[in-house]
Amino acid sequence: MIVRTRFAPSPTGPLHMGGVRTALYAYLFAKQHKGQFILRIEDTDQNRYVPGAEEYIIEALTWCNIIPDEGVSFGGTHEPYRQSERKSKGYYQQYAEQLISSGHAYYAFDKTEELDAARKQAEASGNQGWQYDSKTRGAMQNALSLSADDVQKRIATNEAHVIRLKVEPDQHITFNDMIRGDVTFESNLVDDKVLIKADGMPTYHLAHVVDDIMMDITHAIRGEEWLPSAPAHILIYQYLGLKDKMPRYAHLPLLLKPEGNGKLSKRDGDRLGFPVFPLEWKDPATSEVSSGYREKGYYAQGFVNMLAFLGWNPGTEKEIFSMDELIESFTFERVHKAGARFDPEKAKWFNEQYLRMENDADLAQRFIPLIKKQLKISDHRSTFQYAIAAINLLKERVHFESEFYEKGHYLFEAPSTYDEKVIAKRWNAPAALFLNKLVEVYKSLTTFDAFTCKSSFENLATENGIKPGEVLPLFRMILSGQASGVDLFGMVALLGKEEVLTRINFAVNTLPSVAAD
RNA sequence: GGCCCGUUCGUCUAGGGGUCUAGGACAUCUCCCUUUCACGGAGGAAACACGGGUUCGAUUCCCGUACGGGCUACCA
Repeated sequence: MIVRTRFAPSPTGPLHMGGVRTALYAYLFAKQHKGQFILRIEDTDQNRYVPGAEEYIIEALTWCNIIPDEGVSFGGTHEPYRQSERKSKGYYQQYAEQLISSGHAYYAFDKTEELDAARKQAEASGNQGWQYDSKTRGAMQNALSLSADDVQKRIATNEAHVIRLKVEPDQHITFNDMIRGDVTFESNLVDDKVLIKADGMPTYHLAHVVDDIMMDITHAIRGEEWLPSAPAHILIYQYLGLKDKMPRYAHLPLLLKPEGNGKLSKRDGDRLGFPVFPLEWKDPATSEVSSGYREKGYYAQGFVNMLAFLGWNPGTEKEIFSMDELIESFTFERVHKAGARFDPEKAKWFNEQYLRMENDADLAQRFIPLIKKQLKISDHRSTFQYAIAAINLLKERVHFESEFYEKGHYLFEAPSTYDEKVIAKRWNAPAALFLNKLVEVYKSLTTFDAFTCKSSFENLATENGIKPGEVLPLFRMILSGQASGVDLFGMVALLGKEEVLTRINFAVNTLPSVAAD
């Protein structure tokens, strides 16, 4: 048997990180078994269709390197992969009619208002759980309660109607979930689900079953929100006489808010300041922009690694996994059953780990254009040599590549302001005198490396009866404008003699004068 | 309300009858390194929801309660 899994999102908006995780697990499982991963677009709800969402889904999966073997925009032997197109081919209608002729489905003519009224009425009499089922369908307008003639007439006159699944009462429905084991439901609690809507489109329930059958899907991996309707899906396979074609199901635990109650939603990201979506998304209707991991500077591999660990772990202490390693290690048995609260801090940590693993040359290559753009410089400071040295000084102090500039801009441009606290505490006559002498000493140096600069600095301080610690913070501040930052003499060596002397002289001349005692 | 699924440090989780003085990671705290900050190193604080069973023994199995989550549409 060839393992075939699918990811089947609805194009109703951007794919959120929970969806990406579902796709990831389906992908990992398929790849581990040398099988195929399919992308199917479930666009059966015309009211909720959002332009651009489909493209977004494809781009997001591609960014994450979760590449479908078949699917919308990827082609394949089971085309088409868009349900609206499959509907046009009559696939769903065909299966629905099979269910009708075998007595497992029926036409129903109830109007929305009539259904609402039935619910309201039940509620008024203290019954909260009204559903369309074997107990109530006799009182509704359908092929089981109406005469055959009446039904024929209504259909002939194009009266709006749906097709419902006829669920047999008093049965146990058990299936084995890959994560939860055996799960049992009572058929009395399953309603007569609509299979084909009044607009002729299939509902999710029918459509996914038909497509999974036709696409030879062996394992259906989806979110836990589908668990309550799973018995209806099993019944459809059973009534179709196709139980042997039924995939194994895995219902994934949900991603929960970092704080408070409930599942992770778009609003949490806005409120707590982290992305909920892999890619930035601009709502076409409102023009509202939601941030994305990619645009925030996260590495795709780090994002995927973090996502994989939200609800799954390999049982060892290893946490950094490449996609290939995930493919090798992933199992549904090790997926945790409870919902996982998302922690943005850990997401940052994963990114930091991946940043450390990047090689300096690649980082420098990407850093140079940014420097040129930000500072409009093209001298030695924008060379590969210089960038790589700067990266060396900065690498272990940042979480994201974007921080190289934020935290190291003074390696490329002289400071325009100075830290007031350092001035107040360290700027005095002896310090000014020391700096003037330091300029002379540095001027005479023939080698200007970190070690030489450091030892001559210390020697000069000692000769003048100053503890190096008293002037070091000032020196740093003069060079960078800041009280803290990269290794001081590493910075001195990188800046070079000329720039260091310029910056000292500038400071000595512009800082408020301090009279010598 | 009903149904289903869950419940180990603040968070993600390991462990599934005795090896548990409950392990790791993130976050947090202390110390070391560093005359800065970070990195790194060492250490600390921090959890088996509760109540009944079963058992010689329960964090682990069963039942109940509590709590959390999901579903309860002609949405997926």
